[in-house]
Amino acid sequence: MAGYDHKRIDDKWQATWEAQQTFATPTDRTRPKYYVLDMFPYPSGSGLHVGHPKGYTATDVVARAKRMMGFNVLRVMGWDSFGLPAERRAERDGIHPAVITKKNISYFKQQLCRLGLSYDWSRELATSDPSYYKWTQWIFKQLFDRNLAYRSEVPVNFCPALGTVLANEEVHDGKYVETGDPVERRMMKQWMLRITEYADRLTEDLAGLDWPVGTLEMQRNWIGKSVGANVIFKLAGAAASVPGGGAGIQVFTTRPDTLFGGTYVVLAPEHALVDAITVPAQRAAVEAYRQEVGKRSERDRTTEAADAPKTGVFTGAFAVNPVNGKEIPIWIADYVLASYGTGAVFACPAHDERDWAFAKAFSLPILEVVQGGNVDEAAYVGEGKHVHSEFLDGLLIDEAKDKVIAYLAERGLGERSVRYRLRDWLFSRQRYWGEPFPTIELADGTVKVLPEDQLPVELPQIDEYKPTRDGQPPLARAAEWLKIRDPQTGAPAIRETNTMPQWAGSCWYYLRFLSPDRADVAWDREEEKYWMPVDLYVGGSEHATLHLLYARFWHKVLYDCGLVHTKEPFARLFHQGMIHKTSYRDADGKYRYDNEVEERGGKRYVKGTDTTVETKLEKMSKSRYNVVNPDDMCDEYGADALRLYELFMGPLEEGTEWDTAGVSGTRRFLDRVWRIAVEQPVEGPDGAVDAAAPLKLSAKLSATEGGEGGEGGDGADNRDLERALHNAIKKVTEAVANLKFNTAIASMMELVNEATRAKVMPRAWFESFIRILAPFAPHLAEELWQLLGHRESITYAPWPAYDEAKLLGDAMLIAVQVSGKMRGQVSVPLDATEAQILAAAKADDKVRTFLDGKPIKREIYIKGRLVNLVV
RNA sequence: GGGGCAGUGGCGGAACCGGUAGACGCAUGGGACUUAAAAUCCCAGGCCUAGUGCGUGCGGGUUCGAGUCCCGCCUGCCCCA
Repeated sequence: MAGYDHKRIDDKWQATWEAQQTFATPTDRTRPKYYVLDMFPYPSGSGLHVGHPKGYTATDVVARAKRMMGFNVLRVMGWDSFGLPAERRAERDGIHPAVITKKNISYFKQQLCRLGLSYDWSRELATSDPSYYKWTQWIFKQLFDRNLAYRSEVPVNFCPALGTVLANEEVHDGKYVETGDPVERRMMKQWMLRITEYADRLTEDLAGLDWPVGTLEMQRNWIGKSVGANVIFKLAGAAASVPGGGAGIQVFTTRPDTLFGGTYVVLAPEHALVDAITVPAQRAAVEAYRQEVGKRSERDRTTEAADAPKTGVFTGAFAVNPVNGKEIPIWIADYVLASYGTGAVFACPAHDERDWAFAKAFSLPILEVVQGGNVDEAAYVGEGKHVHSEFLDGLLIDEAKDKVIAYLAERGLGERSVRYRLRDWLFSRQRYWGEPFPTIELADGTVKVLPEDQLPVELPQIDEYKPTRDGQPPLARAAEWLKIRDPQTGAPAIRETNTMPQWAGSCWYYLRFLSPDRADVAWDREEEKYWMPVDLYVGGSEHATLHLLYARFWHKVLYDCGLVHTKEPFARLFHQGMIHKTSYRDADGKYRYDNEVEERGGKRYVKGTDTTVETKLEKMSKSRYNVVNPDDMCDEYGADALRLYELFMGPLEEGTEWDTAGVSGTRRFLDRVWRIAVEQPVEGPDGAVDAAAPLKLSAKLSATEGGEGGEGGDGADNRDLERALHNAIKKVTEAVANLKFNTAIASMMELVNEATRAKVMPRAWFESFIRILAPFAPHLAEELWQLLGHRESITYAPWPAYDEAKLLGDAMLIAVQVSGKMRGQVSVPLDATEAQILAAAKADDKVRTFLDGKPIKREIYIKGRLVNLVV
C-alpha cells in the first residue's frame, strides 16, 4: 500500500472533533491563557485559495501546541462580512446582499473546516449580523457621547457613476481604480471620527508592542508627529493695513532654528491673504498663475514637487522676519498646499531641499545658518553648529530650536506646536451593505444617537441597492424607515442614510469573540480581564496602517470608557508573506490558465496556437487565473500534507512561489511516518489488499516497549535516532515561540529519515514524535495516537521535553583550516582538550601535506567547531 | 525622490554571536525490487579548464577566517511622497 488513507482519516477526525467539541474554549481559570487570533476574512464569492490558509495554519500550530503545553487557548474565526463586492452583486442581480453573504460564508467555512483548523466554531461571528452590529452601533454611541464623532462638510472623492464617496486609496489620477469612472472633489456632510485626538497616544504606546519593526515604523510615519513652532510673520508696509493683514502670516515650521536663514515667505496660491496683499503691478501675473494651478490636483502638486521645475510668482508684498526684523519678499507657489498646515511656509533655502530648488530657480538669496555642508551646491539638512544667527550661534539644532521658540514666545510672535500628518477619520459611506448609523436628525438640524434599548438599528429592506436618482445613498429609498420620532420628545426626525465603512466591524471583533452570545452586553467584563490582550495576532502586512490603527484607536477609547483593561489590543503581531504563482498573459493582455499554455522550444504559447504568452510571478488571485484551490489539495494529498507544505515552503513572513509538487513531498513524509508505525498489509494474489483488515502496529515499534533512559532496543544503533528526536523536539518547541516552522519541519523530516533506516524505534520515542507532529498534521497524529492505544484525543496530550545532553554525539568533528582554507577534518572525543585537538589536527595526513613542513605562526581553536593553522 | 526589506545550486530554501556554504524538500540521474510500470527502499550531484582552482548580485575593505561586518554600486519587491 502506497500510504495512508487520508480521506478516511481526515473525515473521521474532523467528525470526531466536532462531535466531542474538542476545541471548545476552556472555562476554568486555573491555567494561563493564550489568545491567538487570525485577521478574519471578507467572505468573497470566489472562496479560498492556498494563499489564505498560510497564516491560519501557522496560528493553528501555535494554538494546538499551546494546548498541549497546558494553556487555555482561545482560537476563533469570524467574518468581516459587510462590504462592497456583495453589494455590487446585489445591485447587478437583485439578490439581497445578506443572502449572497450567507452563501459565501458557508462556502468559506466548509473550505476552512477541511483543513482541520482547531477553531471553537461555537464562537463564530459575522459583522453583518444585527446581533453583532448592534454593538458596533453601541460603540459608535460611546464615541459620540465623548465628542469623538461629529458631522462635517468636507471635500470627498465622489464618483457620480457609482453614486458614492471613495477612499483616497481607491482613487488614482482622478479615476476610480477598479472601473476607471471619473471621480470628482465634492463637499459633502460626512461623519468624522476624531482620531487625531489620540494621535499622540497612538504613537507613544507603540513602544511597548512586540510588532514587526517595519510596521511600527509605518504607523509612526502614518501618524506623522512633528514637533515645531507656529511663527508669526508681520506684514510690512502697506500690506499690514489690508483687511485681515494686521495679524500677519502664521507659518508652521519644524525648523524654527533656521529662521535667521529665512529669505522669503511662500503662500499657497489659495491662501486667504493673497488677494489683499498683491500689489497692482503683480496682480496680472498672480491671477494667471492661480488659474493655472487650479487645474492641477493636490496629488499632482505634491508628487511633482520633488523634482519638477519650481513655479511661483512674487506678490510684490513683504513680511518681517520675527527674529531679525528684516523685510523679506512674499511669493506664492504651488508646492505649498492650502489644506496642509497653515498654507504658508517661510523658506530657508540653505537648509531645505524644496526651498533650495525654488531659490535657485528664482535667484533668491541662500544664507547658510547651520555649518556642515556647502549650501551653494545643495541644501544642507544635517546636524551642525549655527552661524549668522546672533543668539543661536554655536548651538546645535535641538538647542537652537528650544532657544528660538522661547524667544518668540516672549514676544508673542510664536509658540511650540505639534502637528500630525494623520487627519480625522472619514467615517461614512453612501452604501447599503454596512452598519446603519444609530442617529436621527431633528428638523432644526440637531443630531441625536438613539438610546441603547433601541439598538440595533437594522438595515431596511429596499427595492434596489443603487443610489437614488438625485444622488442620495441607497438607504434613502427606504422612505418609511427614514421617518422616525425622537424617543425623548416625540418630535419628527429622520434617520441617517449613510452607513459605516467596512473598517468599523473589524475594529472590535476580537472583543466580541470573548462573549459572542451575550445579548445584554458587548462582552463580559470578567472574560475581558482574563483573555485580553490578544497574545498573537497574525495577518497580512497590507493592514499595517489602516485596520491596525483604527482598531487601536477604538480600543483606546474603550479603555478611556473603562470598558477594557489594556491600553493596546494586540500584544504581538506577525505578518505572513503572500503566496505567489506564475501567471500567463497572451498578446492581448488576457490572462490564461496554466492548462491553456504549452511549452515549445523554450517558449510558451497558448495551446495549439502561435500566440506567445508572457509569464510573470504574481500574487495569487482569481483575476490573474493563477489560483490553486485548497479543496483540490485536500482531495489529492490530504489536509495534513497541505498544512505541512504551507509552512515548509519558506519563512512564514516571506512571500514564496507555490509549487504543488512540493505538497507531494510533505505527503511522502507523512506516508513514511505511517509506515514506521503501521504494519503494511499483505497483498493478495491479485495485488489487492483487504481494506477492512484492522490496522496493526508495526514490528518496528511493537518489538520494543522501552526507550526510557535512551535505551533503544539494540543500543548504539539508535544513538543517531535519539539525537534526531531530541533535536526535533527542540526545534519544534522553539518554532512555536518564534514562528520558524520551515526548519522545524525539516528537523522532523530528518528524524523520520533516521527512523526509516533504523531497525527498531522505541515506542516511547515514537510517541514523543507524534506529539510534536500533531499540531502540524493533526488528523494523522490522532489516528496513530489511537492506534498506539490512547483513548483520549492527542489535543491535550502533554508536550514532550528534550534533553540538551542528548543532542550531542559521542565524538565531535572538527574542521581544520590551513591559513584560512578548509583542508580537512578530524574526529575527536567530546572531552578532548584544546591541545589534544590541535595535535590531532596537525597529525592529519591531508592537513600535513598542506602544512608542508612550514612553521606554524598562529593556532586558532574555536570550541567544538574548527582549528585554523596559520603558516 | 525618500524609507524599508531582499538577492545563495535547475527550483523553494538552510547556515546560531564572523567559524566545514548548500540542511530539508522539489525536480533530475543511477541502483534494488517487479514480467512491466507505479509506489517503495538505497545512492549521487554547486561550477569548471579537475587544481594547493573557482564559487552566496557586482567592485573594494576589515579579519587567521566574510553569505554574515564596513564603504560604493546594480537589480527586484513593499511602503511613503
